[in-house]
Amino acid sequence: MPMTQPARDSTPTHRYTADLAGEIELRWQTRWEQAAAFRQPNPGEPGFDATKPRFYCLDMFPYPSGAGLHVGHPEGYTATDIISRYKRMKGFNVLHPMGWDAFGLPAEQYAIQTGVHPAITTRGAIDNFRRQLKRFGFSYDWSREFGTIDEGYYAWTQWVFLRLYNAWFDEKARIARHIDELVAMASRGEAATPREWGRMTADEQRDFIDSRRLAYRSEMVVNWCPKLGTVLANDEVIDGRSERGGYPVVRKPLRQWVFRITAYADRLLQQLAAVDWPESTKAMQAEWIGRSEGAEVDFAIQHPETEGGSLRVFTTRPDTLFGATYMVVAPEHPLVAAVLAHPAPETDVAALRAYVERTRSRSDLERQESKEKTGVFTGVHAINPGTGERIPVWAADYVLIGYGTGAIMAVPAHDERDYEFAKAFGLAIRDVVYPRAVLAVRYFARHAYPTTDPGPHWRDQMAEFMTLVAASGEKIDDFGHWLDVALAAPHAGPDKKGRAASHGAWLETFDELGFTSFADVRRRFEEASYYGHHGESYDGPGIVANSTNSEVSLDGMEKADAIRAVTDWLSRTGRGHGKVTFRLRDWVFSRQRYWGEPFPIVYDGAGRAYPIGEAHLPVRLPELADYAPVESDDPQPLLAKAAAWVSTTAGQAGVDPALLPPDTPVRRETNTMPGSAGSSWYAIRYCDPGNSRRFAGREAERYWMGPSSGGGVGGVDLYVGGSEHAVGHLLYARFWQNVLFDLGEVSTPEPFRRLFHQGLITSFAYQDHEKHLVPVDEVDEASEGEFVRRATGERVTQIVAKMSKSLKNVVNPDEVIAEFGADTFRLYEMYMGPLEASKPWNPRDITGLYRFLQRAWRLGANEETGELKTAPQPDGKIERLLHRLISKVSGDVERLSFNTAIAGMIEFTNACVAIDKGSGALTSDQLARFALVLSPFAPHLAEELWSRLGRSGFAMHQPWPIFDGAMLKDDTVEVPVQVAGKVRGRVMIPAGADVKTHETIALADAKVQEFIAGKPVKKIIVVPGRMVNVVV
RNA sequence: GGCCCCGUGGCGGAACGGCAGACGCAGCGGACUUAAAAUCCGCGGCUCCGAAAGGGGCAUGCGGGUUCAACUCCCGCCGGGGCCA
Repeated sequence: MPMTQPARDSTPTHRYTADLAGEIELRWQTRWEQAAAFRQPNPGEPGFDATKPRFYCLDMFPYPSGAGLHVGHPEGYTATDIISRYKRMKGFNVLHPMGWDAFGLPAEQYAIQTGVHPAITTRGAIDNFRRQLKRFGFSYDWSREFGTIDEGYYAWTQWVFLRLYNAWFDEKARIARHIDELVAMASRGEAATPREWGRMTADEQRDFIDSRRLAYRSEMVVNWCPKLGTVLANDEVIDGRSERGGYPVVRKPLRQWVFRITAYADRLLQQLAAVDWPESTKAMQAEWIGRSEGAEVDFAIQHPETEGGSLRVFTTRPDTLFGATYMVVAPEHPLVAAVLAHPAPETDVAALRAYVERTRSRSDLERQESKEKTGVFTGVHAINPGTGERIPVWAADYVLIGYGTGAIMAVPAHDERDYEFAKAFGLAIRDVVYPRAVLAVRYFARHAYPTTDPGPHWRDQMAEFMTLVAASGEKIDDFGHWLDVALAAPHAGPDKKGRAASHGAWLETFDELGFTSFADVRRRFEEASYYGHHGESYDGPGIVANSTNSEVSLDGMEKADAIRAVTDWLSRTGRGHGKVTFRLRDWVFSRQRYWGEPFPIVYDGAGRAYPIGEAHLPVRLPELADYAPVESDDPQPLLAKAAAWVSTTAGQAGVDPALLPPDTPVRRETNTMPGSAGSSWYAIRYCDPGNSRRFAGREAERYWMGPSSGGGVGGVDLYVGGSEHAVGHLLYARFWQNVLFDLGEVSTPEPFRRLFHQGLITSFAYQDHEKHLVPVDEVDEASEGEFVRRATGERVTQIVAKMSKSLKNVVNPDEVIAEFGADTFRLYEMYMGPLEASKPWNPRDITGLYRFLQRAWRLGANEETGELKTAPQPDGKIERLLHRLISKVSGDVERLSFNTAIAGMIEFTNACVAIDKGSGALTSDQLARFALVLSPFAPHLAEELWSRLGRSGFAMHQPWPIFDGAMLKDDTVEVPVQVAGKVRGRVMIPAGADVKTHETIALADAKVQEFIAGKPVKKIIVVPGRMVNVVV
């Protein structure tokens, strides 16, 4: 950090130094706090002004780590603070809260090492975070603060869980309903129950109901991390390793609490259209949800021992059904087990068993990364319903059990992975789709020489034919005509002018394809083995071929038509049906760790789950002697260690006596909820965080998050946070919000109307010639832009990298504030570049903003005496500039362009400095308005100026200054004049002049005339006030 | 491999299709000072002509295109990043 502090004795006593900034900042922070200046009352509370519009401005709340804030946190927080302060001044009721995402692994890992209870660690970290945030002067309504670990909060997190537990998804109405409605419908015979409701036993009825809940228990293949001793969600696993810690993750079936988020897949996808989010984030969610249309097809299999006698696959390309020459099942597929139990004559039991064993030890990652194709023939055959052919069924690990039905029909001619597999194992490859050009080649092969010898010039004739076809747009109907033309042409080769190049290119192509003998070409199409010889599969657009049986023909159809036709045929004949599938999986919600919300669930002796009554929430965590997970392949939840807590009675736990007699012995659920539980609904709680009767009061929720009176979508008006939450948190929160909306608990289906991602703040780092990273504290700057490793003197290059402990390039905001003050820090982060851009932290640049605030301070204060400095008379030019500044900053803040807003303020102060002859450039009134414009950005300095001007109240509570549109325009404007698109002169033109005046003045200019140089003027383009372009 | 985003001075960056490089940093020159710091004034893409004042040409990763006019829109490359395979 460069020493910017000048020597003490030479500094004017009242200069805006870090010391003075600190003094000012602490003074106003104290006064704001004493006056509860940031408090925003709710509807119905004293001081609430119902005439104002609302603005709900939310930051993604932080996980309070022991390391404290890093400089990335305040970036988004400063942005939302500026917006919030600006909106308040513009007359909005602003909800701007802060809290803590405080359950989670790091505190628990720390507890394992030290034995300190995670609550103690976490509370300490929260206190530190709060202190740091307050030091920035962020205008959070701290009366609304809460952490996800607060009993008053997680009681309601558990309550939301119970709402989902007591709900089911009505596929017809496409909404969630209370589970009682399902029971009522079932008893009326309106639900698809396995048997008549009245004839089902109580247990059967419960099984049915439990299977339909939005929160249900299921044996899921999960991401099990043995090292962390817990299960992880898909978005917590990166490249086969845990996001936290980087430990290996394996797939494992486990009984888990799961949310039926897949029921909402379509809605979550469609509703993206209604929210104002970055397109890239919408795209990521859409891809994560992964809707794909296709068909489920049943293939009859010849294996008497197998139930049903068919193998079901899902395919997005049912149009290629006739090209399915083999099938593949995942090694975990039930068919494999069935075959091992009852081998078919051709089954190599030993090989198959060995293969299954081998796959089990490999992670999904290894299976997907591996280029080598492996697999074993099961010995079983299936019947392709299109061709009626017998095709082999293989077991191979390139098919995953967790995806689709865990089985595929393999169409090697039109799928890359199937192609490679078929090539590796010598399986048949059969063409069923050709692009038009290939179709033309086939036409030639079939029709050119039906009876005669092709003769020596067949390749030239075929090239000529292809040239003609290509030129005609490859219309299939014309093939016959062009064939006649091509065969009639002289055999001497390409002689047609202009077509020679095309003709030659075709000959080259034929060489590449190995078309050396006509008989060979013809045979390839007769055998439908064009792609088998081609070396790669084809999945582009084309026309279906070789796909006809006695009942249906797809030949000649385009993809979409073929899909429709084959799906119709499959449904009609009971062999399959159209189906929409999603990549999105149900949300596994159980964790086997300690530091999370306990489930409000107990089990009876038979293992049946019962909800704990809402009046008995929260279910609190038990104390534990130690927090070490049981590292094992057989997951053991940590709470199981608390034996006394686990074993209780239904009455003690608070189960409704109507469900279970109070003295029934029960065991508590020992899993805990994941970190994404508390963050999935916190936006709602901020509306009414103190409410102990409801998760949020209806009126408060409707006011802050309901649809606007104009009928727009509801939700948080501006939500700012990192893009790394694009598919995790942001999708989960949308799901909970949708369910709560369906159940009538909230007034809007989408939680975040507008979303914005701040960019990552990176840092400089260094690497040596071998591209190894070198920690920052081992590097010196030898000269301008030259860096060397101190220990060795070796040259290193400066690069930009993510801040990390190992690189020692993490910047601590406390130190920056100590050196420059919080206002300078805020301005620096906002001035670095566009909010959404990722940008490097460069300490050298902070000085510029520090100097700006010093200059702004000097506008109103005499550095030597500390006295107020104001001009007696307004300067006309400055007054205009002030109006421009107000206009610019207003516009820039509205579009979150803070860097340009600050540039405008710097320009304004520079202009003031230029005219200041020592007695001040601004009148008291002008300085007051400038302070108000500055106040969202550098609130402390602005308050100080405001109060020194003798103004009462806080600057932050004043109305935003207004500007006069007339003051934005000058009497005359300088307009550049272009001749032939190049700027050749500038002319002064009266404001608002018409086109004719522009032309006249421009043409009168001597420089312009010089460049026209007597050439005739063809046209003059005038953009009034902006540009004149003379075309010659 | 597919989709999306980004390439502008030494650096961070600015620019409704209309004066490329606002503003800041670093740098250079000057004023003030015994001196330095701070402050204030000024210069600043490359290149050519000119003693200078000036002026010309070339410049927004590369190559095409649309347009009176392209950093901005379209097509194709190259490089970097993200997401999905």
